[in-house]
Amino acid sequence: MSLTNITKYAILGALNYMPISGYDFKKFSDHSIAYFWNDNYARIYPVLKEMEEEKLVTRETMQTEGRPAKNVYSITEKGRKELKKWLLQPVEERHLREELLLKIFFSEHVPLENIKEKIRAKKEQTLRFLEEYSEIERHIKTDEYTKESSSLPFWLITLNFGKHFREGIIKWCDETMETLESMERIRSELNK
Amino acid sequence: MSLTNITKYAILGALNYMPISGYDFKKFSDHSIAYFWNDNYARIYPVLKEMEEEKLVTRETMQTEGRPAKNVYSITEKGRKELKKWLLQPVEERHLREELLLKIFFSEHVPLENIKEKIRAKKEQTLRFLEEYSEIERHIKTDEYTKESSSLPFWLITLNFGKHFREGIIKWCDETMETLESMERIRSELNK
DNA sequence: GCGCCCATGTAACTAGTTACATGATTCA
DNA sequence: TGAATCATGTAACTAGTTACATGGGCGC
Repeated sequence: MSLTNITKYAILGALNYMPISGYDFKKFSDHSIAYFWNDNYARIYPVLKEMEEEKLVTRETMQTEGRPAKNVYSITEKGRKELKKWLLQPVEERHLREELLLKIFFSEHVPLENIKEKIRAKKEQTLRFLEEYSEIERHIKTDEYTKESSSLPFWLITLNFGKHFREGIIKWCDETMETLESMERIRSELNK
Repeated sequence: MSLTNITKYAILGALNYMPISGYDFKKFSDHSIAYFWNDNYARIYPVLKEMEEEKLVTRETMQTEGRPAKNVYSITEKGRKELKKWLLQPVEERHLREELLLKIFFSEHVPLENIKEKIRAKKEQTLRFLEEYSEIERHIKTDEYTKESSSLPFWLITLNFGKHFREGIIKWCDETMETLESMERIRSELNK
């Protein structure tokens, strides 16, 4: 897997709509792409600096009264080209990394109740994600700044990914609970 | 999210069954947990060294004729305790990171055919994963060394995760293709 | 003769997280 | 008075990847 500093492209994608600061990008990110791509300041600020050196963006310092100065970045022609090029390229699949599965794999001698507790927690967490996605969907379909956007169909596609992916996990949680319960019954039979 | 060097626990989990070398762990890993937890030599060897320093494992060098020497590691009592403690602890959820979704999110001006191609690739890749899981399932249910293992139910639970999770993605791919096709029809109507 | 397997490891890098530092304003 | 928000950043770390180095044995 070749590494490609994807944070850079997330920032370029946002700057392609309008000039913003690192702080504003974080806010934008938290409210839009965070559920499949999160970033933090410790990564955003250095990457913006690099991007300025690469001439993908230009920086302008804005003074506002009673507030710290803002470094507002704008995308350059070179930046737009780089973004477009990246958007057209195929995506490389990442490895799945699920700590929960690693634990279950080695759980032969773990009390079944402990595993069941983990599955319950996973299901609750997953249901919270699903609720969050519904809330976002409702919001972007009704908010006057987003409902008419020509990007709306693409945003809904990303939300739908979350929906199906999480629903698959819910099904797994339910089936796994059943499996664990029947294992419990078998174990208690053996102990009689 | 607190970081916990999970590779260490993957190795402890394997060593809990029997003493193995770093090279053997990699082979074990590739044939069992790789589909939800992959590791490579550049991580395994240094982690084994750290674990030896922490007295979680002991090392024994084995000479075999005509083969390079092997460093075979065994788990210690301290290692078993540490593994058990980790197994009982709750799991912290990781952030999803899906480059494909990031691209789609910003794809307003990307030709729909390009996006469709990405979805096709995703679906094919996902189907390959599903086939691989079926193959592993068939294998561990029939192989004489695994079919009677008391860990078998747990291995099947991890495989079932992959199944449901990937099936969710297949559904998303199918729905997304339909969405993109209807967007294409609308666009070609507008161009008439 | 070529490539793969066995076996261990290091070097150099990118990615990502947590904690820390600063200092003003606004709101409860 | 204290917490939250605005705004930028660095330091120190852990996690993870790729490329490189070594060298014998085995099968085609």
